[in-house]
Amino acid sequence: MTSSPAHARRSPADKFEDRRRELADAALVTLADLGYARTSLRTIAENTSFSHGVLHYYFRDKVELITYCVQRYKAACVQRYDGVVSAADTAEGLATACGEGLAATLREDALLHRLWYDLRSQALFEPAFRAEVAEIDDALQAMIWRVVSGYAELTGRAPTVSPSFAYALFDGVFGQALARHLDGSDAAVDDLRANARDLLPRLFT
Amino acid sequence: MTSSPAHARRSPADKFEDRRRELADAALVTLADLGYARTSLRTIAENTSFSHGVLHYYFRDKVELITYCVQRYKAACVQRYDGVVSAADTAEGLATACGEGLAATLREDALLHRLWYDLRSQALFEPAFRAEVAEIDDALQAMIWRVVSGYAELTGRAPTVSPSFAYALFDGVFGQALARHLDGSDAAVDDLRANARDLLPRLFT
DNA sequence: CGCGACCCTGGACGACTGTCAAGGAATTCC
DNA sequence: GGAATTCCTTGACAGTCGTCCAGGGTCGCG
Repeated sequence: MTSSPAHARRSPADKFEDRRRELADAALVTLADLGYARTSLRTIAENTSFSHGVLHYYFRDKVELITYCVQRYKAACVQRYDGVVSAADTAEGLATACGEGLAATLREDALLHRLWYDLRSQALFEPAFRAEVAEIDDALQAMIWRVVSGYAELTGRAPTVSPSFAYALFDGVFGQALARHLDGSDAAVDDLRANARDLLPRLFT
Repeated sequence: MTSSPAHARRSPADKFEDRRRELADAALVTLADLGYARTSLRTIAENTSFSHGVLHYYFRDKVELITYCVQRYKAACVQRYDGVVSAADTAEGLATACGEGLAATLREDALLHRLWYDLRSQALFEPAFRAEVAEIDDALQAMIWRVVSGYAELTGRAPTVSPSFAYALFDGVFGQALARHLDGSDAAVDDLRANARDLLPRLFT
């Protein structure tokens, strides 16, 4: 019925999905480089070995492509951070690991985080992105809350903030650090580490 | 020499500047409505009584127009907030006024604040906006710090955070509240009020 | 081998963009 | 009054955009 292969049956149903992933990853590189507003489908295609027409073979339109990209971003980002934090076994160590993890991802994935803030802003205007952005926001909030909960357990004290409040505070600190880091400030990464470490205990007063 | 009237001498040198302001205000309305990426000069002109060509008579290019708009935004925004907060004469009253002021501007100027977050994200990609955005960021940080300083004076205790750290925290809270408010959450404004009131004392532990 | 189904190319489409220049209209000045 | 300056409109320009499609490849199965 549909001319577009929305569901591939042939090979383990994977060849199609694999290429989607490949294209989405290339798109992520381009998007992280230029930002949503300045990235065209042709530019994305230039960063692959294919021509621009192929994008409409694997994705209905630009929105579906970007949506798919964003979902991939989440999977990669959250999971990695949890590993860093789950190893701590003292309150001090957890606070340090928290700051360290944020500082590390800021240093290494700055461009991807920039894209995240860009897309989150776009979602304030473009309802098509709202759902995916909200989903990632929830995942990030849960990620932060795991840290807060772990800290509570190790100190034996209960947090005095809600999960969303805690997330908002960390997000504000991270966003500011990102802006400074991209602006060339060498102190941004270190400040983020210190600020995150400083912030955590304040959620228990 | 120059064909563009960069400096009007004739009438009190104001007719020109007045029209710039008029056009910039109309542009602000359109920008707040559609966001930076989706706003064209023709669309801006449609929200005025003039045709699209006039914009290039009063502004060199799109960047100068947007830059000019953003500067107007700052002037209007910061000044108003300071009035709300300067009236408080007790620590409790200041914390309440702080939350109240933020909640009020969230409710009344949500679209303008959305534009601010949009442009700040764009500045992460487009260096042309960096200077103006940084300037506004500094003004907002100073605005927050005036509240913190006032609170310190009224309580007789010294803040335990830096100005930029304090701003980052408030900014995170406000940004989250804005997103929820625009998403239709009725509790967003009240939560912002409560969260801001809650946050202030935490900067002194 | 031959025939489908799948994959990809490259060009074309109409719409939209920022920019600019030519010229008409309005205003101001002498 | 006329002339000069300022203001604004209109139409065009060279691009770019997302989208679509006709047509070649390419691959695997019968």
